[in-house]
Amino acid sequence: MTFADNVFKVVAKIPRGKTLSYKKVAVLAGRPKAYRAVGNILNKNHDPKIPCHRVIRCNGQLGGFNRGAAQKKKLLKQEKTI
DNA sequence: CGTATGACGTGCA
DNA sequence: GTGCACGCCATAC
Repeated sequence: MTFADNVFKVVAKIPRGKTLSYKKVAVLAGRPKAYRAVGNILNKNHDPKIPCHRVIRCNGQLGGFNRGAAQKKKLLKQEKTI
């Protein structure tokens, strides 16, 4: 179980309509100061099973997954309407 | 093994 | 509220 695995696990556990900040994910993953690595890992592991679009900045703004997940914003809205 | 990078966060001006 | 700089961690090369 590596930090990356923990991150994926935590992100995958994010319920629909809910969003977590990179820091929060890092905390849940067990490395409160590794929010940097969280984004790095997710970026290199753009796994479709990982709702990275649910991981946002602590500012409430979307992260850099805009690479092709900009459409996910609509997904978030849809999930919000659960 | 060491260096560089990155989808961040916080502090200060 | 905005902009700049620093610090932190894990991964990739």
